Amino acid sequence: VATARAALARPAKDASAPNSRARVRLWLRLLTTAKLIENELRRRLRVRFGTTLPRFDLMSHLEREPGGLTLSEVSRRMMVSNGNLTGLVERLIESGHVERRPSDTDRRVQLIRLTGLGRDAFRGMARAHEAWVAELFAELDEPGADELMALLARTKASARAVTDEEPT
Amino acid sequence: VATARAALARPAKDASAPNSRARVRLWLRLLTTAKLIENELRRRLRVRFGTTLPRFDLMSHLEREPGGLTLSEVSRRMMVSNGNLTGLVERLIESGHVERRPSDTDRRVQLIRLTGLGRDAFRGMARAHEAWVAELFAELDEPGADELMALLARTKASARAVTDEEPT
DNA sequence: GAAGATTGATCGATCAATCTTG
DNA sequence: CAAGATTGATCGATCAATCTTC
Repeated sequence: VATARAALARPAKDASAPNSRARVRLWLRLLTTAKLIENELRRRLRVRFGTTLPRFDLMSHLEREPGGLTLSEVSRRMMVSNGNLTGLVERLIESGHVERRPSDTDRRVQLIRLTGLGRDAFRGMARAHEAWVAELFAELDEPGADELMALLARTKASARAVTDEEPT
Repeated sequence: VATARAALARPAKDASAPNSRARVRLWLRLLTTAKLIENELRRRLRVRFGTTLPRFDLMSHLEREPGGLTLSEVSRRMMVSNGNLTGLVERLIESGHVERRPSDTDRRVQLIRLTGLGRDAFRGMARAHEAWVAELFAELDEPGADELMALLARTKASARAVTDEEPT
């Protein structure tokens, strides 16, 4: 036990940056904060609307683009795989919230968009969702929110510089 | 299309806070930043170690407690459901990284801990993971990291005040 | 050959129900 | 009756493979 504790207290040897331990703590805090809020929103969407976060997320992207979006574009914006979208869309078509039609100009492409029912359902959920988010962030004041927004932008840019660097 | 755009531009009417739209944007940035980093770590864990983030996450909690943890305690720390843990632990037992034994004092309780193999495997992955995180956050300087850490703590506290308030 | 989409296998996650034990 | 754990049904997510179309 003592040796394990010592190993934890000791700074890492092979890390690429001097305070990589602090970066890991920062990453864990970012992850747990997001997960805490996400779980609560997920729970409320289920309890009050009988829906899920991925469904809501997909509908929110479609609501912004009344002309419709391709599956690939949606999967890129939602940062999930292509195969994931196929099933998710399938279930939303089943429930009548989304419709799918092939593109006129490229027969490989499927365009999806909200139905009238989907739009109405989304608007009601979006109002509640917005209030929930405001409630969850209530203790964060205005300057704090602005600063957090800016720091997350910097973090995202930093991560993107790594994930987008694959050559060829 | 024009009316839909107008609806988006117009500030929400029923929101509980004056700038709840800005809070939603902040929440989406928090979520996408976390997801971006999470997806990259997930990909690297798979490619270089043939493992997954939940497995790594579970092992990291066990590595901090050589005496073992109960399933409930682990599920609380990982912020996932109890039923989820049962399956995850089952697979890690199958691969020889984790062992499970019933508690001596309370026969309802199952204690789990890393095996020697699990500990060795985890140490190697943890070194790589730490370097990856440092790389992903590389463009964030020291004061920025400190400030982000503090703002996330405030955000987490704000959200906890909501999620923990259920009476009775 | 490359891109868009779908399929199938597998894992991770939730919830609701159940079983055992305290 | 509470709490810890497991089970079963279902959804969400990934990857690898395949099919069609460009």
